[in-house]
Amino acid sequence: MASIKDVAASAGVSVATVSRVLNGHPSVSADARERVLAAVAALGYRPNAVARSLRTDQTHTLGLVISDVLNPYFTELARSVEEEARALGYSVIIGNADERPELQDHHVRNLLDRRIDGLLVSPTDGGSPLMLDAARAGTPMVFVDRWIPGVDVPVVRADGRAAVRDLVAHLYGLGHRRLAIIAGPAATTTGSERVEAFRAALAEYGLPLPDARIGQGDFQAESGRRVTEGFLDLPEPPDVVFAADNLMALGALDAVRARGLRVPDDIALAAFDDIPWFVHTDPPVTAIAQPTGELGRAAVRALVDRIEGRTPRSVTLPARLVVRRSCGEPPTPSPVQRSTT
Amino acid sequence: MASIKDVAASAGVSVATVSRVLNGHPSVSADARERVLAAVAALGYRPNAVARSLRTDQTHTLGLVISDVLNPYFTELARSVEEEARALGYSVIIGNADERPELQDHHVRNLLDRRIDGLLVSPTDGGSPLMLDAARAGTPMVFVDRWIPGVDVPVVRADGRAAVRDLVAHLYGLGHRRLAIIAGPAATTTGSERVEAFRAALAEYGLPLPDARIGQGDFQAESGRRVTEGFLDLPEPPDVVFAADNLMALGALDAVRARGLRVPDDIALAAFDDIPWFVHTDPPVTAIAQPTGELGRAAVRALVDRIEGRTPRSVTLPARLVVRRSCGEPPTPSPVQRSTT
DNA sequence: CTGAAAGCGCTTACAG
DNA sequence: CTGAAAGCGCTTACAG
Repeated sequence: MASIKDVAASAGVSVATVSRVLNGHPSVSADARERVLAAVAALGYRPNAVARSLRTDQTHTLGLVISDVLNPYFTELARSVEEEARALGYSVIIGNADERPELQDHHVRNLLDRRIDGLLVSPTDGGSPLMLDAARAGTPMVFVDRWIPGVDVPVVRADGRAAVRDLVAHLYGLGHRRLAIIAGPAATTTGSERVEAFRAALAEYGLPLPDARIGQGDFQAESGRRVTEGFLDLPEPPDVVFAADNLMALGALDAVRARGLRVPDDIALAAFDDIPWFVHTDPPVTAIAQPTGELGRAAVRALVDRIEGRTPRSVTLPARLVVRRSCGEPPTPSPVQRSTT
Repeated sequence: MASIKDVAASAGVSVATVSRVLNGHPSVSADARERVLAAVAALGYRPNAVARSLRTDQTHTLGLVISDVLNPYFTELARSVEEEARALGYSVIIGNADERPELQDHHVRNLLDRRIDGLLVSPTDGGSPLMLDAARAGTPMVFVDRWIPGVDVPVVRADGRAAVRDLVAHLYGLGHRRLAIIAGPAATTTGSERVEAFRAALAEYGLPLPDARIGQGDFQAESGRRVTEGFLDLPEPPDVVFAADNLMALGALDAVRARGLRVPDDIALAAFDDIPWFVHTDPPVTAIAQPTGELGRAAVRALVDRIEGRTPRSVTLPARLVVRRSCGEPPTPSPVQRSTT
């Protein structure tokens, strides 16, 4: 592969001049510029980004560590992150932690070794020493979706409390009284916050949330299935299961179906995170929708602000309830927002 | 961030010695090794992968250019690619082309500039000059899923012909005679091959495939919706719509639902590519399943073979029909494979 | 076993 | 406007 030396030789100038025309530096004669450009074209020369990065100490690359690429929510987040990053002149390298802390650490280490300019992370756990050290050491970092309390890093996330309250109001209105939740790992903020929001909303209606109706999941489908089976085995099974993410809702659907039961007739279902497929499931699933694309873009902007020396801001955006048929009677026009998809 | 010089100074040895212990070179005294390791730990030193790459001319990185990350098929492919690559000591950088040739070129160029060791691509089109040049120039490359005829690059893909034949047999057995297909872009192999396989299978049953029943889609949901609306407007609408990928099937489902029609009673539906959600749609969708994980792993192995000087092999794996309820009466035990999910 | 030195491909003060 | 030179952080023959 041709190097800058080859271009310089072919154009009859020094490598410094080649570098200058490539970087749009003003002080180059029109003549030199022309010869360099001709040589570049003739040789099909492309600058070596590795060498450039070593020299400039910038990679123009962002690392994104997410908990699970197979989760459509994170896939969409990753896509919006890449789009915004590209618009701002950055590439992104995605690390998929698969909800496994050690894999998360693997990716963080790999990304750091590659000297990415900044790190976007949706932590799978409470934060490994590696990640905390990186944050302390001043690696530009932004948390997105999930975050780690007590770490001085901007957070871009959705606040689902109002939407959870709307959901509980909807469920209560439908006559449901025994509500259950499939929670995510307590070590994640989204794992604990959603349970707390649910508990607080139930309290407003004087409804209990006994431990037996809090199932411990791990944000993966299989755990949704397992927890739902447990609920179904209860002497008094719940009227409704609220899954803290879309994959656990999928698992819950599997479990209900495996028993030959029907949603919502035998048991109602709602999910945190809305995805296109929820419109087409049997029945369509009532869900809490996050402004996913906006979160991804805001997170990139915050990170790039930090990288380029501006002051990054934390951002919290509201989630909203999308009523479909999985909790009972078809939605009727009401203050509660309906699906338009 | 500490560099190798800092470690050398702190350990009282030369940078050469530090480099040797870091790379497991045998000729280092136990004493030196110990002092270096201690210094590394004390300083929290991590080798700069950028510098190492520049020097060794290897990045231990694979590029993966896929057509659409939001498509669960490609998401799963990307995941298996990353897993196998990691097992073999490589990282992967994903470029999402979004079915747009110019975006595909952007990513190929970016990846090449970063001097990735090899490129895995599922081309969105017939191949831009950039990609063809890279292949000709000897960039280690492997096509996965889709490929470009006439280019000397190994191909790892699924052969869906037998499964399409099984599908048509299934449809014919159910009494369907007017079959239609939503095709992908003719510029992609999967776009044209699936139509050809469908046409050939219909021919075996003496069924026609008039142009009016070949809708031109682009593998995205919106095109599936549009094409299906066209089919529904036909004087004689088809009995069955076969979508050449899962997203267009989603669009078709939308279109059918928007008309107040029902699947399979009013019109049957089948899709190429099986995804977990198809078990839960209303009705569950009959689909052709590719061995996605195996394809991703085989593609990585072929590419790494090529990179490391071994001879890569093309691989073709069979796809299989998974019968569900979207084409009519529930499946009964038969030679045709049933879903076990 | 160990170190001095060259060199990977760039960029950028510095001098002219 | 231009070039020679230093240097980014490594690795690796080469010599000892």
